[in-house]
This record gives sequence, structure tokens and C-alpha cells, in this order.
Amino acid sequence: MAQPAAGKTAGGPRRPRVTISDVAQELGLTKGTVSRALNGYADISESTRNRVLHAAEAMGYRPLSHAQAIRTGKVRSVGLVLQLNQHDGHRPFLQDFLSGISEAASAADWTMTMATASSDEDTQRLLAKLVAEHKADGFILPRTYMVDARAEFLRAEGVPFVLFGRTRKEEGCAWFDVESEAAMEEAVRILHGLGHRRIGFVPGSREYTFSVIRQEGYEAGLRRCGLPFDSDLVGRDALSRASGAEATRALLSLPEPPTAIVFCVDRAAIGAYEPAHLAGLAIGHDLSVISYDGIPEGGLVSPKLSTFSVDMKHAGERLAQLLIRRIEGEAPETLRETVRARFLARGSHGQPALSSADVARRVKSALNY
Amino acid sequence: MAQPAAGKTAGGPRRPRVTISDVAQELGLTKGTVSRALNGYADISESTRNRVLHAAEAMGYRPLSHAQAIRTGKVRSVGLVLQLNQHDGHRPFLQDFLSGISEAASAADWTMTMATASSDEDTQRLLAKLVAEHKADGFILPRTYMVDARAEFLRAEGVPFVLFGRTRKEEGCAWFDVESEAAMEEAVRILHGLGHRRIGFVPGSREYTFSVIRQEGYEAGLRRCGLPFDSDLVGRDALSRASGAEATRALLSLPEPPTAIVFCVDRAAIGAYEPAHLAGLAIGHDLSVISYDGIPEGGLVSPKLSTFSVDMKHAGERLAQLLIRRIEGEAPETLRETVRARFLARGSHGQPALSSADVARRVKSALNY
DNA sequence: GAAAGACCCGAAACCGGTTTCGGCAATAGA
DNA sequence: TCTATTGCCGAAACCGGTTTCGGGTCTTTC
Repeated sequence: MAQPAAGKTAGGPRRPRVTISDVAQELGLTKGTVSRALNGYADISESTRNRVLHAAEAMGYRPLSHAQAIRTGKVRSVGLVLQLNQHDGHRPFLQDFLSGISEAASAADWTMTMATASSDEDTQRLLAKLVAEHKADGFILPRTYMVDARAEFLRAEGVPFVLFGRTRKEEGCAWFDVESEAAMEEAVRILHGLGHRRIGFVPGSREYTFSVIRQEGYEAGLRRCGLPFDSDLVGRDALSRASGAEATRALLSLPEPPTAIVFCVDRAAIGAYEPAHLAGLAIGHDLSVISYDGIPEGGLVSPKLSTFSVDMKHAGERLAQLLIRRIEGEAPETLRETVRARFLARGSHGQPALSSADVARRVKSALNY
Repeated sequence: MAQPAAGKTAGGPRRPRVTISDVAQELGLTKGTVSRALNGYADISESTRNRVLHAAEAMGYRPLSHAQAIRTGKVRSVGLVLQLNQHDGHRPFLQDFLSGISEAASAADWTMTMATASSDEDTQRLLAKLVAEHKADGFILPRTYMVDARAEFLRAEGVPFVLFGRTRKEEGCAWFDVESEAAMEEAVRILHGLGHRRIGFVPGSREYTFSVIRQEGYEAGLRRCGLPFDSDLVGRDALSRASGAEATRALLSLPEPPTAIVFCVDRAAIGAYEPAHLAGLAIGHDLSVISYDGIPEGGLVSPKLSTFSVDMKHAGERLAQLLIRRIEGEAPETLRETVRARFLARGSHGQPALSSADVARRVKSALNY
């Protein structure tokens, strides 16, 4: 007798699962009728439908999702490929984000299939595999790139997806995003209102859409306040604490340093504390900092980081809901949603205690020392 | 015509998927033959097998996992229900843990189906749903309880599972665990070797197996060092920073306070820093602390926390591998594995600078002050 | 040279659902 | 009273795979 490659089945005294045929037999109906009754077809009498519903409930019948999938083409699962190593970026958010997705999926009687990748190529490979085996009906794409290979691939394959963030080629894309450009603009206006006139900006990384968008918000803020744009005041890319510190040092070493800095991400902003301290500048007093993300670590530094906080759990929920609607046939254009970030006014910003020239002097003397 | 409840399908110009029948037709074979060739049956000639393999590759054929599942009963997916809100416990580990599981699963050509729950009941409900719909072939159960309802349920259902941790009823259980009892024992011996004679212990929570086991390790360490067990030196349960601080305060207020404290978890140990500071005790000098987990925050406090670090990514990998072997039929008794934790000797422990009586005096004067 | 195996593969059943199609009975319309 | 609808359900095809069964070649063996 032929022998397959794999071993035999595990499991204890697994009592046989109740199938749709069992229910049908119990009621003296055919499985087709039971199926239609359960799925809300109109050509089933109300009385029969009730009998079926009750019997199914009583017998503990639950359709096998993969058995349904073979005919319907839907496994009722949202897919997610997380690229985790990058900058340790969303680490603090991960828990909330996953909870949001999972809860929204569960509420709709869906599940979530996920994989983690360690590079862009890895992400692409895993995505292709999940699509090939149809392990999920659609995907949530976190951390959108300006040019997003994942979106291109899924579009070409005709597989539904939702972006967390926006992208350059909008056609056919559904998305959820936080209006971080508005937050950055507001940050500039808040600082301007407090008296700041030299306001710096530290971007994230030009390949991510969010970074470009936030910088646009920063520049829009300058325009609204009637402040000139000075490219010297835009620091180098920073997504980590170390690079944030580096960017801060460079900005403070300018001939006319900023009295306030707006950061693209909290992680980089936290990196500003040490160089500021070394330069003899008290954050929130001599140097104001406003950032974006709302990571928990921002509440542990002293003074606490003033930042725009994002509700990642809510984001996960909305993304899952949008994706499910997308999979069920709604047009992507109707599935675009943005929310505002919430400003957490804490201790890292305030009225400028020093002028730009004073800052420059203090930095210079600290360096000499 | 009858109309189902749901809407119509989404998706663009999805090119039709190539099925096993397509491959069969291309080669002039039947789909049964193609299937057997692909699955390594012995009754297929080598030449035919090669033809099939090449054609399948060339045509880009990938079997639909849920179509296979309907006959084989296996969806090739490992399940995971994470209970996330509790004590914020595994938050720092989450990323590594998920990566480990996902990578091991991917390597075996499996995927991972996950859900998050917010309470024990929620966990149980989600688990039951995933089992009922057979969304996964087996489950990884993190954070084992002494009496684990999840394990009971899965055992009764005959669904394979692997524990991360151990449990009271071992029969039929496969597991992976870190020998935290050995770590706790070693912590005591290290402290004893440095000269400490009053060594306290702060447990986690008695309902978790790991906490009970670690306390056993602590007591074993005392015995090996010839130190008496003093129940006063066992503080109250602590899994959070706040409760860790509370437990520390209580221990330091004893008539004969400890000169060193062993903590069940890092998070609680970090809570020791503030009350020690307020009592005028320098951690690592006047009061030694050794803990367990190896969370990143332990490297941010000053002095850095001496702790036993666990490789959560490796744990995830092994758990997934064990589960897959379990699902494929191996006996649970052969699927039990433990590893040792790695000691990170950092700054929070050292030779006792003060005697127990000195500590008591200093605490008292600090309180009066 | 005929019987007995080995070697291969086709045919068909099967898994657990969904969906189409057709027909019977009851009702409505003429 | 006869026909046209309508309501409701059975029968059967179907989805994309896997697995069983049986039989036709081709060797081997006596």
C-alpha cells in the first residue's frame, strides 16, 4: 500500500465533529437546505429556518471555515506581515495594535493570520506565500512606504489590502491614517504662540510616507505662522534614540540654533535629552521639544515628553474593519479614513527662556568646557 | 433567484488560480496522480514525478491550503491566544516571542493564527471558537497556570497543544520551559557567596506555575547554602513596578531586613529602586537585587539590573517546533524541553556593605526624616 | 510458456461545505 | 376550472484537493 511522506495523526479520543449532514439527517432535510437556511437565503420558510437554527445550536454545529472556503473562496481571515527588526520602531505599539486588529476581527467572526519578517525581501516573500496558499483574504500593510512594493504586488494579484498610512499611487488603495501633518503643523503653531521663532525639525526617513507627510506639516506650520523656511533647521533623519541625539547635536551646533525642535517620532525625541543636558540646556525651558507617537517611554523621561499621541488600538480596529469591508466588495475609494492625533501637553515645551544667540553661546561654552 | 446575505466579491482582474487539474491536464495525467506525485507516494515512477514537479513549478501551482485541509484535516497553522492586558506582563517579550514562533512556523511551511484576549474568560471563548472552526491544528499556551483551564479544554477536545511553562497535571502535556528554579537557586548561592545571610524573595503570583517554581528554587538555594528559611523574608506577590515597590518597602521595614532580595520578575525588581533610594540605600551596594526575565528596561535603570535573561525568540521557535511535531503525531512525553536562563551580572548586586541591623537603622532614620 | 508479482497509473469516491436547477404543492389570477 | 405564479425544498453538481481501489503492462520465476 502506498505510504505518504508525513506521519500519522495525533490527538486523543477526539469525538467526531458534527457536520452539516448530521444536522440535515437529524431534521430529515438535505444538507443543501440546511446550508441555505443557515446562510440567510430567502427561499427557506421561516419555520424551517428556525428548526435548523435551533438544531444546529443544540447539536453544537459549527461549520469548518476551510470547508466553506473551498467553495466561497474566503477563509475569513485578515493577514498581517510585520517587519519587526526595523528601528525597533513599533515595538511599544505592537501590543495595542494587535489587540485592535484581533478584537475587530473576532467581533466580525474573522481571525487573523500573521507572520513576522526581518527585511523587505522577507516581507515580500512571506506575503507571496500567504497569497499563494490563500491563508488570508486580504492584508493590512503597516508602515507605508512612498513606493510600496507590497501594495504593488497585492494590486497586481488582485488581493484586497488596506494601508496604514498613505502612499504615492493612491488608485485602488484603501487606507487608514492619522493626520500627522496636522499634528506637526499644530506643534509649530503652539511653539510660535509661545514665542519661539527658530523652530527646528527632525524627520524620520524619506522612504516612509509618514516622514514626508510630517515634514510637509512642519513646513505648513511655518507658513501659517509667517516664519521663513530655513533648510538648516531641518536635521538629519532620525528614527532611533541615537540618531535623534546626533541630529540634536548638529542642530544645536548651528550658528543660529533653534530654541525649539519638532521631532517626527518620539524615539528620536528622547534622544534629544542627553545632548541638551550636556550643553547645559534644560528641556522644556531652554529648549522646547514636541514630538509625535505617544510611546510609553515618553512618560518616563524627565521632563515628560510633550507629544501627539496615537491610539494604536483604535487604528488596529479600524484597519481590520476597513479591510473586511474591502474584501466583501466595497470600493477602495469609500474606505479611506483619517483621524487626528491627540496632543499630550507635558513638560518638554514652554516659553523660550533663551534667545537663539544665547543658546549658541551656551552650547559653545559647554563644548569648550 | 435566491440571494445570500453577504455582498459580492471584491478584487480586480484576479487571474484565475492554477489548480491541480490544470497541471494534470497539461501533462495528460489525472489529478489523483499529480497529487500523489507531489506528496511523495511510492507508487509513482521517478520520471513521472519529475515531470509533475517541473510542470507544477513552471505553471506556478501552489495547492490551496484549505482545500487540502478538508481531506487531510490539517490547515498547517499553529494557534496562539495572547492574553495581553494582564500586568502588562509580556509586553517587552512580545516581539521576540512572535518572531520566534513565526519564523519556525514559516520554516516548516506553516503559518500562525493568533488572537488576543483581555481576560481568562475571553481567552477560553476565543480558544473554543478557534477550535470549533478549526482555524489552527494546535495551540501554544503561554503563561501556564498551576491549574490551566486552557489545557483542560484542549485535552478534552483532543486538540494538540504545547505549554510554555509547566503545569500541575503533566499527563498528555508537551512543554517548553526555562529552568527558572535553577536560576533562583543560583541567585541565592551567588548572594550567599558574596556574604549575604538575610536574603529576601518576592514572588509573582501563586496562580502561575512559574512563580511557585521560582519560589521553590529560592528555597532550594537557601538549603544548599545552609541558610534557614524565614517566611518573613518572603514578600507579597508582585508582578508590576508598583507592587514590587510595595513589597520592597515591607521587607525593608522588617525588624531584621534582608541585605539582598531576589525577585521573581524584573518588572517588580525595578520597583525596588525607588523605595531603596528613599531609604537611603544604594542598590548594588547597601541592598543587592537579583531578578529574572531580562527585559530591556532592566538595562535602563541605574545601576543596571542583575538578572537572569531568557531568550524569548528561541522559546517561540522551540514551542512552534514542538507543537508541529505534536500535531504530526509524536507522543507528548517525548516533547518536553527545558533550557537554562543566562545570568546577566550587572550592577544591582554585590558584597553587602551593611549588616541587616545597619539596614534597619538606616531605614528607620530615613522614615523619621 | 504460463502464472505470479512488481510497477504504475486511471477512475472514482471522498472531505464538508455551497450553489444551481428543477419540480412539486399551494395559491393567485382569469 | 384551468393556468400562471409563487414558495419551498430535494437532488445533484461543484469547489480543489486527497486517498482508495482495481486493473493493465512489464518482469520475473519455475
